[in-house]
Amino acid sequence: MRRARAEPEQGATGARKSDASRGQILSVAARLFRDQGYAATTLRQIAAAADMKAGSIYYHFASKDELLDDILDKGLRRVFEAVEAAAKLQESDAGHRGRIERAIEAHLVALLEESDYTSANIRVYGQLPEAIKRRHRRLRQHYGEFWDDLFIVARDAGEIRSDIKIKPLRMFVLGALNWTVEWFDGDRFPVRELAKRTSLLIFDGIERR
Amino acid sequence: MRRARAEPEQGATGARKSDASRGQILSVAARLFRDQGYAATTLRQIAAAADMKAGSIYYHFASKDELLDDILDKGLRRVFEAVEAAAKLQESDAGHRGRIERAIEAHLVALLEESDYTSANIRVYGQLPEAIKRRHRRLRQHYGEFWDDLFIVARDAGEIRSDIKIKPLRMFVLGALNWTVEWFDGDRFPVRELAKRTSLLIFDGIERR
Amino acid sequence: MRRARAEPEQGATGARKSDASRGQILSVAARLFRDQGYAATTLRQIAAAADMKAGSIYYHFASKDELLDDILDKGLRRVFEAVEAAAKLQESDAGHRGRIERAIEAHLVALLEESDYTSANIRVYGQLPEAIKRRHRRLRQHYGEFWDDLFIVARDAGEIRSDIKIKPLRMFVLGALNWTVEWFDGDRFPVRELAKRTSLLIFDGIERR
Amino acid sequence: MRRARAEPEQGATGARKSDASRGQILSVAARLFRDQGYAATTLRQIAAAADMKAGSIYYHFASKDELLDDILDKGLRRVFEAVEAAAKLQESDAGHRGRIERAIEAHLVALLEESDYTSANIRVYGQLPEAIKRRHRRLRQHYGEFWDDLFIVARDAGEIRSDIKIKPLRMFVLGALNWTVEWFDGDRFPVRELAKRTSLLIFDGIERR
DNA sequence: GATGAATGAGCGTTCATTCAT
DNA sequence: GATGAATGAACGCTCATTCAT
Repeated sequence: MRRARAEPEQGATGARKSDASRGQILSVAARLFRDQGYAATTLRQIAAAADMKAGSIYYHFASKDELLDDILDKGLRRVFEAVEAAAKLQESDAGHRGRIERAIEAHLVALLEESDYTSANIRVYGQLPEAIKRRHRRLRQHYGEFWDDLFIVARDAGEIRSDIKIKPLRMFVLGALNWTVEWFDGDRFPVRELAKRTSLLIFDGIERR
Repeated sequence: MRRARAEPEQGATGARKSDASRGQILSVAARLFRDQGYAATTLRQIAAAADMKAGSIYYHFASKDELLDDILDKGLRRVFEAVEAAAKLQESDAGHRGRIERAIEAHLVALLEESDYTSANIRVYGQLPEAIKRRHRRLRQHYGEFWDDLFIVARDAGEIRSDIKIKPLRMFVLGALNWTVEWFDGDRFPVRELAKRTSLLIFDGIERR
Repeated sequence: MRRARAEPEQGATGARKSDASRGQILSVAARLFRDQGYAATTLRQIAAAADMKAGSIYYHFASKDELLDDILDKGLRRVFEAVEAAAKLQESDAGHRGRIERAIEAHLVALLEESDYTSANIRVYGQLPEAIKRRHRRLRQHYGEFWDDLFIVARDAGEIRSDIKIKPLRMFVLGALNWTVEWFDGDRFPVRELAKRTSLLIFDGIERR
Repeated sequence: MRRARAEPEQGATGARKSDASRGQILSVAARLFRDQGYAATTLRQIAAAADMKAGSIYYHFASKDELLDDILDKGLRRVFEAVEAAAKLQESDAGHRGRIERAIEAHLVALLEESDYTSANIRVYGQLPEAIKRRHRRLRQHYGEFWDDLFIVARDAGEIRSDIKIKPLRMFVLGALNWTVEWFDGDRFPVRELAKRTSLLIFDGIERR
């Protein structure tokens, strides 16, 4: 049931004609899945948004499921890479709090600004049938563990509180971040602004001090 | 994956026969909507879970939409009432932080323990078609404003930070709470425990102090 | 499949309680069948019009089919009896034309004024499934033959033209009469007036003389 | 019970592939609507008769209603055009009676021989829900007025009787014609034969002279 | 006599998918 | 690469019918 699309031999340039269409389909599908959910989105809607007919999608993807798989995968990989990169940069400066703040910003930027795949993933994953979820569980787990490491290291360095277990801590932080996708409107103020404020709340709490 | 609590509420007074079926349907439908989403849940699934046939649902509800409407409404009303009640109790003691902590606990208890309607509402609302959302927008807004008031009063009393705007603040808090529905497993530790920890993080932040 | 309703023993008065309901149902059903057709009319519509619930109809009739059968039967019997009676009266006076004119009037009065059963029959019969039609074919044939006799006698007496075959002649006349049910509005002018005019056209034709 | 003529019309010019299917569907649907009525005819019956599956109909028509609309429209347009053409031909010769006789023949030929759409229209229209009827009322009215004009001109020329109002006159004539669809069997004798006899009865009446 | 509640079959319709062109 | 046309399965929903009360 998993795809084994035979990637046709391709020239040295790496640019096949179909790549454009394929990307186009993925892109509009991600947006539609995110906005309406997977089940509520029809291939005809996707095709229309990609300016083609439903049947044509099957030249690029074996099934609606495969489309979803690609989107989920792309979506998670993108935040993951962005967050990893952000956490790697100048590890020293500003200490662990700075590192986590950069990770928070990277996560939010990917989620709210850069990648419809990421927002589709975050919004859609929870209600998917078990069979589909299973295929993406490992990668999700890795991503979670990456954050866990961020927190563990920071806790071991004494920068964040040690009286709460790591997993709930990560869930709390990622939850606060992920929920923004439900309401944040980029037209009102910039994502980086939101990131700064959110970091502040996460680290310092809402209580006046 | 979730508890299957039998609907308790129903006064001893005028209990008609069909009310049981109606309640059954609402109850299993809420669970299914929450777990799979609205579009992915079929009336045949609902009927099967309620131990009847699909057509029978129409004796109690005019359409799938009406079922959803009832569930969304019930779900929001229940948290709302619970949170309102919690915030009203002993307004004085423990100050505004205590009041908000009780509200947080009430919200989490409703969401994760007491009402499948509430969790269905929270999880399903975002991806619903505009036409349906519109019908529930006002009540949602009221609920949001209730939380806003909680924060405004606390801020005016100097108990919570004043350097962040109220709406994003509320979004942050409710986001952190609502996201728990995506992962919290009541079998592992009690909701009230989670509530305490979450309150701690929200008020004091994750930073060691 | 044909009904064998066990008529319960009844008192000497002949008025059972159920007769009222039964009549009520038949009456509103006839009207609905006529206006919307048999297939398009639901038992719930009939029940509502008779001020009861759908299930109650089954106390009086074994099925929707039986209801229809009763209506079709009643409808044809009523015109038949009316036309027979009209043709019998003062056979002598006014000759055969007068006799046929009285039959025409009787047919139209039954169809347009007196019997919803008759109009239901006329309007609905043609599109019924063969199985139902079969059950009423004999009576219809008798009615047709009665008219045939009217024409034969008149033709033999030299009062109507002999250069056209009897069956098409009857079809022409009954067709002209029956079609009135598609448009005649009793509020505009009286049925007897229509009958007179129609007789005139049928006998004398539309050509000026 | 009826001929199953294959739709002939389609210019040699731009014949697309799907037009055949579309025509097939329309054609068999018209026949079924006419024979069983609109409500009693299922899309599965239509599909089976058109040698396809029910869902396929939706590639060509948006709904059962749209199918019906097309058929009603086509049906009336065809008689209308045929009758108009017939009445136009050699206006002079044979006077107004001849003109009307040609119109009668054209109406009967369309109804009984040429167009299943026309017979479907005539037979089905009366019991349709108001909402559907409304959409076709104007065209029907035009057709009625066309006949009215035929009669008015003939009456003004002194060829038909002036002692009856035009609308009832038209109703009488069209009624006599339309009812033939309920019984006429083309296998027994030709439509043109029927047309001649019917014209005779309409103009001269049944009375011997 | 009548009804509340349910059912089974089937309806109009949608949709992912297929495939010849 | 893409599409027109079709299909099979399933969906939301309706309806004649049943039956305990």
